[in-house]
Formats: sequence, structure tokens, C-alpha cells
Amino acid sequence: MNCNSLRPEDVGREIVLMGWVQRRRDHGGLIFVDLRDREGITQVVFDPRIGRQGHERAGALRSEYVIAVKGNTRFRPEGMTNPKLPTGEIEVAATELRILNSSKTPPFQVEDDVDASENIRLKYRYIDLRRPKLFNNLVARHKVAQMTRAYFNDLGFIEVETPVLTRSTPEGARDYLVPSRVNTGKFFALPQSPQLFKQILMVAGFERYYQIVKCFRDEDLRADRQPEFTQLDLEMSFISEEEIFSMIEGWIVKIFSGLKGVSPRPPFPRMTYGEAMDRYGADRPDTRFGLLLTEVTDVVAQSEFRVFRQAIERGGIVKALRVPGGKDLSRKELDDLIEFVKIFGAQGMAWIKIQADGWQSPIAKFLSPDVQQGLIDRLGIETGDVILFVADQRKIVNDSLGNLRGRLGRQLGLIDPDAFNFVWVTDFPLLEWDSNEKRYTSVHHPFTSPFESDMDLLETQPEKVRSRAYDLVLNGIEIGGGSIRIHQQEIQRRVFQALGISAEEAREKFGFLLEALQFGAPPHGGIAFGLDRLVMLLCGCSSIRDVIAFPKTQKATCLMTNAPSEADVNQLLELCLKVEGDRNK
RNA sequence: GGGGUGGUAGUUAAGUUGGUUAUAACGCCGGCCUGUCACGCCGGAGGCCGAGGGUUCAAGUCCCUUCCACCCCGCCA
Repeated sequence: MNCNSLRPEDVGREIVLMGWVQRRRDHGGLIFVDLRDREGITQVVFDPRIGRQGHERAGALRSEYVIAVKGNTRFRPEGMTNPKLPTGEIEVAATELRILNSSKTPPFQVEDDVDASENIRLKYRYIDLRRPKLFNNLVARHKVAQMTRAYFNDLGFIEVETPVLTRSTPEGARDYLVPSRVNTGKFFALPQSPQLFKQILMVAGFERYYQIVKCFRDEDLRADRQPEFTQLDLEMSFISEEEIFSMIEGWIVKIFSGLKGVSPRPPFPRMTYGEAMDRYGADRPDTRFGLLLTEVTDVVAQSEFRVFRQAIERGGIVKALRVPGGKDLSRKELDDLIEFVKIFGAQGMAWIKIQADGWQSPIAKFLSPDVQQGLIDRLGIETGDVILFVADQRKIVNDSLGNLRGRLGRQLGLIDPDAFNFVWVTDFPLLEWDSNEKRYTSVHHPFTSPFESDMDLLETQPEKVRSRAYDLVLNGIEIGGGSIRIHQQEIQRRVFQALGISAEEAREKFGFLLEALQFGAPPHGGIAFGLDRLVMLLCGCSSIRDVIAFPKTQKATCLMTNAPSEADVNQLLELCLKVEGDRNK
């Protein structure tokens, strides 16, 4: 029996309900209380003619008091039903009331449409979590976890827990460190992912492993990034990309059908990394709308416009974004877009409005008729368009126009809010040049298998080597990524070498993996999903904080517990640790 | 490390060019009310305007410093 279970057929039953006082409406002679529990709301009437004691006590009720009510279910009087409530046709006429606990006046009301600021919501998270929206988000998360376990259990996967106290590995994100008391001066690291352990489990012959697991990365936070987050992590032996894709698609179908009643139809579209970067300016393309990027470097190379020419001479490129109907963008709006691309390193942005009576643009006079015709042919320009250009190094052009594309998609209302567009992104490069560290680093991670056909390039043109890595992208957000791994020690050795990781360092940091690869490691691969992000998208939220029970603030603190806190002197002594200096001072 | 938005009553917000006693809504407290469901009506309390410093006859408002929340860049294999 809960506050959402009584219906007309229950009329006449004597029942007991317990819950929280959502609202009290005191009419003097008659008191109404909306009684709330996690399931819903039932109206309770305290009528002195029915329960004198209950009516007297009900006068003391306040918001969020916890009560138990005994009473009889009855129809509401003619015309007094409340169609907004599933229980709106009935009410409970209270005969007895027990106040199980009182409550201070809550800092904000327990309603979905209260817009309390996030800091107060986080401080009083237990009140925030009473709101149906947030509660239901966590229920959805629970269901996803349960459906996930059921799905992979049925496919023969074994859930294995891997250590939370493990060792720091180079590459990747900053580690959270945990000092070891027993081993003075040594530290555990919290795992950024169970990557190495799941590969070792494949060597151990588990064949199919999965885990719903916390991962930790000590990096700056975003709306979709928390220092501790949850992955669905899985790995399989004797597996191909195709098998992984279809298995994951089946999982997505199960979750979407189970939670939303509808599901995208597999197989999901695929796109190479190269195509995604070329046309979407990002490795996580949002395919819910058009506005694709087009490279026009060759078309404008001979133009008189110095900005284009210089960018190209310096090895850069020029890309254009054709915005149909964009001529209505005001000068102010275009200036805002220019400011926007500067965030991503662009020096500026050129624009052309295609008016019926000609091209209106600060740069039109630099574009010869030949160049203009070239642009018309390349971009399929039509009257009413606005064309936006960025010329710079390839990365800056893609970053700025890719993000500009997203902004315009939202601003111009091109995005169907109900759409769930999945796309597999494949054929990532294995390595990328890190100009800070002056060496190649892994695009995915150092254990990702290169394309066998590209292996010869590993020592000669490392940036040309493609990897057997793949991401699953939903609505422009990366929700999962994985790869077929290296299972042969010799290839692993060559990849480490390409990464500039010395043999000694590899032995010291990953020796156990290298050794394991020598003991009959099967070919294997897997994938990991950001469960928080997936649930966030399923719940229509814009931050993973809304699907995490107790999230951290952007400064990586918990406003409810005030973690992190200073350590007790004795704790530090035991650990032989001393805090020196303050980076913030 | 950097850019941006915000911080005024318990909550959410308004506050003009620096000028009398800092507003409103919701919430809260008291009273009245037997059919409300965002109940209604009457009355009331509630403020170190994030904190610190400065300019000024005068600061919520201008300047500087700083703290907090959020969005973003860098960072996040």
C-alpha cells in the first residue's frame, strides 16, 4: 500500500498510509493533507465528525512531517475529483493520525518546478532527491543497471570486480592517489578504468567479462564529467568489431524499449573518424541535423583575401559552413558567432550573405568571379544562405566550426528534441602528435590494436596508422568507446616504442601485462560506456549531476558532506605524510 | 591556468544616474474558514544586499581583492 495505489475499486477499504506531508490545506472545520511517498500523492481528509483526534493533531502538521494515517477510502464528492492525480477520484477519510516525525521548514519546496539554485540543492541533497524528477532519474538508472546485467548475463558474461586500490599508470588522466600506510611512501591509484584487469581476465580465460564500475579521473569537471563516474565495462575474447557492434546494439535496444517504449533500429549508422572530422568538425558527430562543413581550401587558395591565403600558406585549411536561410542573422548575431569561434582559437570568421541582389560581405570584393563560382559549385549555395568561413590550422578550423555548427543547430531550432541518433565512429588514428610533450600519444589507449594493414607505417609514418578503435556517439555525445586490443607482445612492444615509452619503462609500468601476453593471450576486445551520460540522455537531462545521487560541484567538492576535508594530524603521521605549501596561495 | 554568467529575506527574483524606511512572489508565523487540491481572506515577522577593503557627504549600485555556484576553453589515453 502506497500513496499511489488507491483507486475507485478500493472504496470502502480501511487502510494505513505513511509518508510525508506535501501540503496541508486547513479549512478550519476540515483539513486536507496531500500525503506523498516515492510513488505518488493521496489526499487525506481530516474531518472531526469522523476522527476527532486526527483532526486535532492534523492542525499541527507542516510540510515534510512524516505521518501515518489510518482511514477509509472513499469517493470524493461529485465534482471534487482531481484529474491531475492518478488517485484523484478517491481520498482517505482519516480516523487516526500519528506523527512519526516533525520537520524543520525545508529550504525549498519538494516540487519538480521549484528552481532552487544548485548549491542549495546540493547541500540539502536528501530533500532535492525527494523531488519526483530526480527520484525517477535514479529509478531509471537502477532499471538501466538491472536490464544491463540481465542482458549480458544471458549472453554468458561474468561480472567480475576489479581492484579499486591499484597502481598508477602513465598516459591518460591524472590519478587520484591513496597513500599506503603499510608501505610507507608508496601510493595506490584509483583506476581510471579497469582496462588492464579486464585484459588480464581475457588472458585468464574468462572469455566474457562485464562490470558496472566506478572510475576515477582527477581532471577538471564539466556538465558531463565528474571525478568519479560509472562505466559499463566489458571485454570479450575471440571477438570482432562486428560482433561487438551488434551485441551493443541489442543492449541499447533493450534499454530503450524497456525505458522509453521505443528504440532506434539497428544496425546503427557508421562513420569513419575522417568523415566525422571533415563533415562535422568533431569525432562525435551530432547527426540530428545537417549544416555540414565543407573544405574549400583549394577553391579560395588563389583568392585575394589575405587571411585565407596566409592561413593556407602556413599549412592551414579553410572550411565553410552553409547556413540555409541564414541571411536573417543580424550583424549583432554574426558578431556573437565570431566571438564564439574565438573561444576555440579561431582568429576570426568571415561571412557572406547570399542576397537576391548579390553577395553581401566584408570579403566579397576579394573573391573573384571564378572563386565565387567555385564556392557556388562546392557548397551548393542558394539565395538566402549565409556562408561562414574559418581559416586556420586544421584542428582550430574543425573545433571552431564544429562547435559553431552545434550552436547554430540549437539556435535555429534544427534539432528534434525527441530524436536519439546513434552513430558508430570507426577507423580512428592510432596516434596523434603531442606538441607539448614532443612525442606521439595514443588517441584511444596504448593497448589498442593497429590495423594490420597499417603496421608497416608504425615506424615510418606513425600518424597514418589506423586503429581498431570505435566510439558509440548519441546525439553528439560520446557515450562509449572501445577497441580490439593488442594480444601479441611483439606488437605491444612496437606500439610502446612508437609512443616513446622505453623498454624499461614499459616493463616497470606494464610488465605484468606484457608478461601475461606471453602466456597464451587470446585475441580480445571490448568497450566501455559512460553510464551516467547514457542515463542523462535517456532522462532528458543536460548534466550528469541530475542522474547521480550525490554529485560533486565543479570544484570537485561535496556540499553535503564538505568533502574533501583536511586530514587529522595523526592520520598523516601514520602515513608519514606532511602537507607543505598551498598551491592556491 | 584562462574566459563568461550569477550571488539581495527561508527560496526565487526586482532594485533606474550613487540619494528618504531595500521591493515582490512563494514559503514561514498568528487569526478566521466544512470541499480544498498553487485553497481563500485578514494580520505579522523576516535582510551584515556572499566576504573584505577602497572612493564618496552618501554605496545593494562605482573601484580593488577574495570566496561560492554554474557554463565553457585548456585538461579529460
